[in-house]
Amino acid sequence: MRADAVRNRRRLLDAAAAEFAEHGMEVSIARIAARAGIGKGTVFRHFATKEQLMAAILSDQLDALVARGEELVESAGPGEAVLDFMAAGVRLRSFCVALTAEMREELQVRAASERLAAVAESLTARARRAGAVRGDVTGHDVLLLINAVVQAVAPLGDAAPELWRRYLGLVFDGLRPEAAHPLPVPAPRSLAPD
Amino acid sequence: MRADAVRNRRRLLDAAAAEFAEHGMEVSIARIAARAGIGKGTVFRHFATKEQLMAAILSDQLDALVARGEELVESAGPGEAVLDFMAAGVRLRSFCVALTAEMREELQVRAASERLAAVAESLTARARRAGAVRGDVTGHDVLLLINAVVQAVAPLGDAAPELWRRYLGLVFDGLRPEAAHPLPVPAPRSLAPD
DNA sequence: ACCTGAACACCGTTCAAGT
DNA sequence: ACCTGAACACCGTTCAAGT
Repeated sequence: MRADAVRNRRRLLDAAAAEFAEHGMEVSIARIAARAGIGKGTVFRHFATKEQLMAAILSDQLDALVARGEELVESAGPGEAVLDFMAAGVRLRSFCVALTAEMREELQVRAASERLAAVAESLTARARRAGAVRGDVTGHDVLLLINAVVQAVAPLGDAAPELWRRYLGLVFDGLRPEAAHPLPVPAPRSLAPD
Repeated sequence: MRADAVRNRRRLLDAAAAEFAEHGMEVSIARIAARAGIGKGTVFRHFATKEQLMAAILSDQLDALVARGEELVESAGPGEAVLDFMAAGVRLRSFCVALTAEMREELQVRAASERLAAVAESLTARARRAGAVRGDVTGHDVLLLINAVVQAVAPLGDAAPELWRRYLGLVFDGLRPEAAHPLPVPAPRSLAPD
């Protein structure tokens, strides 16, 4: 790879990450290219499609959550570990974008999702064994509920930046053994729609 | 209003409702106009913008949920009433579209949302008094949690059509008094982002 | 009054022409 | 090799011309 190509790729990724964080994933390629100081055409030389550009950024962030999860597997409280993991997932809002149907078809995102599913299951299994969460809850449940909490507060937007803590608390209370009532449907065996 | 205008409006609303239900809200106006058998321009004569067209359909559906809620206020079990209300909300998936920031600016949707908030609070207050849900839960919480459940299963799409029942069960268990732990943030006083 | 399709501005994506 | 901006197909929206 030529030197200018390496530099442009770096600039592109940085600009795209910043724009996605500031304005969501509907920012135009033109804006990103301008911020990166490159031509629109160059964007498509590095990433065949806008979604693949997003996937590159997203899978990095998902792996950051995987790393956090792996730390927590060795932490003291099994129940608190699950709660902390969920909180980290909610804070990293880009998470829910990854769970979108189209996005998961990008191979990078798919791989990151599988690593995420593995660590989520480790954390949840440990908490189940410790009696910190009910016996019928799985790692997939935990991931989908992170998504649920993110979306619960989405309508309020930036008007209530800490509100997610309320719904994380509420949802987590539903995971505790004390209030457990039988669930009508089993947990999904995979997060992929196929 | 002229006779053909009345007829075209009816056809437009029917076609749009069908297309939105089948293909989500990203269907093109061209498609809707074709299905309705009218020109694209005619769509914008009836509704100034695509969002206003959606708002017309949406507010009707929200009012259907309001009606269901009003029935349930007089039903036997206060706890079951809240659960049934939430289930009705989840089934009517268009609900979460309404909670989107841009959509709520449409006046019709805003009005329907307020009616919805009122009936949700009636149901929740009754369940609180009966001890069927914890004391710190409000009608706004219930509405946001409907949204959460809808979005929790969204990633799986049509692959698991009954999965929402699992997460509604899990979330509702979090509303029960048995597992209640103090929540770190108070409930929102309004669903509007202002 | 109302309908219509051509026209406009904007998007993601492609590609011929440059270095 | 890689970069670039003009060009393309598609969108939501506007509007002059029709009835």
